[in-house]
Amino acid sequence: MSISPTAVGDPLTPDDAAVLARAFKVLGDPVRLRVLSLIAARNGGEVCVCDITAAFDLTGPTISYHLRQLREAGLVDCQRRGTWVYYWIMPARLALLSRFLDPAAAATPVAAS
Amino acid sequence: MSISPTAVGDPLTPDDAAVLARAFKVLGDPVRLRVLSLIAARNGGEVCVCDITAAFDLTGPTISYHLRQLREAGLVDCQRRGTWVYYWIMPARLALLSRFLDPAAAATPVAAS
DNA sequence: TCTCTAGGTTGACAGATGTCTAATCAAAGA
DNA sequence: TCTTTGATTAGACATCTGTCAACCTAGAGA
Repeated sequence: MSISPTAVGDPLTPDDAAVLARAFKVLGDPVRLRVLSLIAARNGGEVCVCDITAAFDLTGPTISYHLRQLREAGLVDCQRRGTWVYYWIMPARLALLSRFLDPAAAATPVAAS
Repeated sequence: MSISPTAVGDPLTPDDAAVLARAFKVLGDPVRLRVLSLIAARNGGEVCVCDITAAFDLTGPTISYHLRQLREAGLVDCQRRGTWVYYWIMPARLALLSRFLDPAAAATPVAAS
């Protein structure tokens, strides 16, 4: 991904805009945002699909559809372990989008993680 | 029915998710992202609609439609001056979205008020 | 092998979205 | 007042999205 970290301070190229817009579009759904925050809020960092599905008044296929959107946007990743599939977030990807929206916040020196 | 809180952070409420998702959805279009960065990149901070329209291979009404989306999401604001209408970005709103995506980046060394 | 369970895929469909043309509104100037 | 220019609104329409029911796949365990 080659998008300038100060993108909001410089005009976006159509190509960069297309890449960024695809990620933001995936974030532009309340169910997906809740799924994302549910995963991010989990202390272990991983959440089983069954736990996600249980948190919503939606069918399994619908949750699966939203998880796929998040996965294909690079916002989450997953791994199968036995019968269960676990999801976790991709912080670097979220940080990239964050810096686009507010380059000034990213100007703070990087502290030890 | 409530989701148990964690040390990492609390999952979004459906209401909060709806508010955030609406803003991200508006950002989820390449034309709108380019419009936003075009305005943000302008040194004076303000851009006339005619300049925005000239930068795209789209009709005036279409640009007007996208500007309205951005305006209603609180991402930009505008003012008419004579025949022309000028747009500027709303940095606080963008910073809010940025902090949601990467709370760590917004953790400035300044003490909270 | 066969069965059971957790997830994912497919196909269908109502509703939302982005784009255009045509019409309308707002301000300036003759 | 009439015309011209800049911008928005209205209506139409093709495409995209989110959701579900039905079906399929992967793994565990008899």
